[in-house]
Amino acid sequence: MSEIRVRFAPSPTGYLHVGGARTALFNYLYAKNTGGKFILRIEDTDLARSTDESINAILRSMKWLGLDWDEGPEKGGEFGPYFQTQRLDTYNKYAAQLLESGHAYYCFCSQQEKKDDAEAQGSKYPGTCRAISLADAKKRLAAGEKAAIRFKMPAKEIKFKDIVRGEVSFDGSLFGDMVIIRQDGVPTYNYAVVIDDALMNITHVLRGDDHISNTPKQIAIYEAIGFKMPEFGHISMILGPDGSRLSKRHGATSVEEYNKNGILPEAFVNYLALLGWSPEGDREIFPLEEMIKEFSLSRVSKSAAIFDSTKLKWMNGMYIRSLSDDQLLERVLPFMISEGLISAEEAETKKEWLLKIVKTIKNSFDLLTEAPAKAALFFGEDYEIKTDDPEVAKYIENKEITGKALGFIIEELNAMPEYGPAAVKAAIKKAQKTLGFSGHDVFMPLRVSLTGLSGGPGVYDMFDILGKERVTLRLNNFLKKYTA
RNA sequence: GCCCCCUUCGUCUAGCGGCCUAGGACAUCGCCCUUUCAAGGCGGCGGCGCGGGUCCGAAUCCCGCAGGGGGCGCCA
Repeated sequence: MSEIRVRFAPSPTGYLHVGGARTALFNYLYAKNTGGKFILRIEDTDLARSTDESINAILRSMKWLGLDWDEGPEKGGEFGPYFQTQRLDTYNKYAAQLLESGHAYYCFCSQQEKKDDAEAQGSKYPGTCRAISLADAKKRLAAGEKAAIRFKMPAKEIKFKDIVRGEVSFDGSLFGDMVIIRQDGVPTYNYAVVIDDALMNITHVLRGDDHISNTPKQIAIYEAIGFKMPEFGHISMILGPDGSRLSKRHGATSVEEYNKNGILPEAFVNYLALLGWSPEGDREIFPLEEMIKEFSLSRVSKSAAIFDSTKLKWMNGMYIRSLSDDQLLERVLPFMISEGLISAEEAETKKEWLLKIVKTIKNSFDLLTEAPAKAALFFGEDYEIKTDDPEVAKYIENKEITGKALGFIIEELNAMPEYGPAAVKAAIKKAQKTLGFSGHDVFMPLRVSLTGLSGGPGVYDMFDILGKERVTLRLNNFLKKYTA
């Protein structure tokens, strides 16, 4: 059995979006699962819209996701080049062959823009230039006329067995003769994709559902040239929350945005994989390595899936919590730096302290971007006292309890020979006993004055991370402001 | 307009003729844990689009309908 070769072939007309990312992922998983090769090819034949910027963005996103390709840009490979604009001679060679064999013809019709023309919808090219002989066409070309090359679509039923959908059939006569080489000599998608897939020995074409009706056209070209046919598998689309095609108005659509929004690539990949594929059993959280082991095309869903950012967020939280404090700090630090909480240099010297912070806030956020706000409490003294929180207000109003509790602890702190968790704990216990207060009535005043919140980090953690000076400062400030 | 595809809780899905009183996950609600908030644990609510068949028996097979999505470019 020959080696399995799959490919992901984005066109660089924008960033890598979630649908493309999932297609790439499924190709990657299939290749790795079968010990095959994953090829990346850039389909840049739309000269007007393709940009280097997009190519870079796509490569960046692929790397971020961890979808390493075996052949393609930056890597090369024996079937290159992997940019379509660098393969023009090849396309021309096969076009000439199709012309000679009578499967294609020159078309001198003027270009019509029928993109937005509602009435033109469904109208296929009538085949006006089919009748022009190759010899006549060559004369006109020699005389300076411009022509595109069209493929003669056979008027027969075209069937194929889709890996995910099963038998699919189309009536070829319903398709018009498509342009395969434009007037400017650049090939069109449906043609170039066949030449490349065939020449790159692609064995399985796994792509988005939106290509399913292109497949019969491509099959016709495979047959006309006599190329070996790959297998086709069409993966359903990803929809927005309202069930329409995922678009900008639904929120982030590019992979890069998810990176910026604090999603971990391993969580994103995990979520994407489960959108349309399910493993045997009930497990939902598993690393790429295990997905590779378990991946199977027979378990890919046929129906479209709605992108649920809430579940993605949950999954991201699961991954955040599975990271060690050290790993999490590494991920979260860039966000803390960009939010101005700390500088990179300062972070170097305060690593132990930062690790404590990370540890205490670890299970209180699901996105890396949420970490700075959670950590802000530990940086600087201008944290907000949430007086509109009823629990907070309660202890501000109850000046007696709050005043006594805080006053007691301040005195204890001043008298404390050695500040530390054990001493702090003893002081709090002593406060309860001496004042005759419930635990709640000692903890809440401390919590409210130290954090300004009714929830949040543990009081002991606050004492530990803030240190004696800052704790004393916060307690005194609070007393002065609210119980004087 | 024509063609193709899809259809199980709000969402992602398991199910491939009897193991289904339809299972899991997110969300939601409740309880437990707890100095608080989370996290975590436990539990509740909630679904086979509709109509015909086939069969002793259908979420599962067939047909029709409806709804949704995609395509019909010298875009990919």
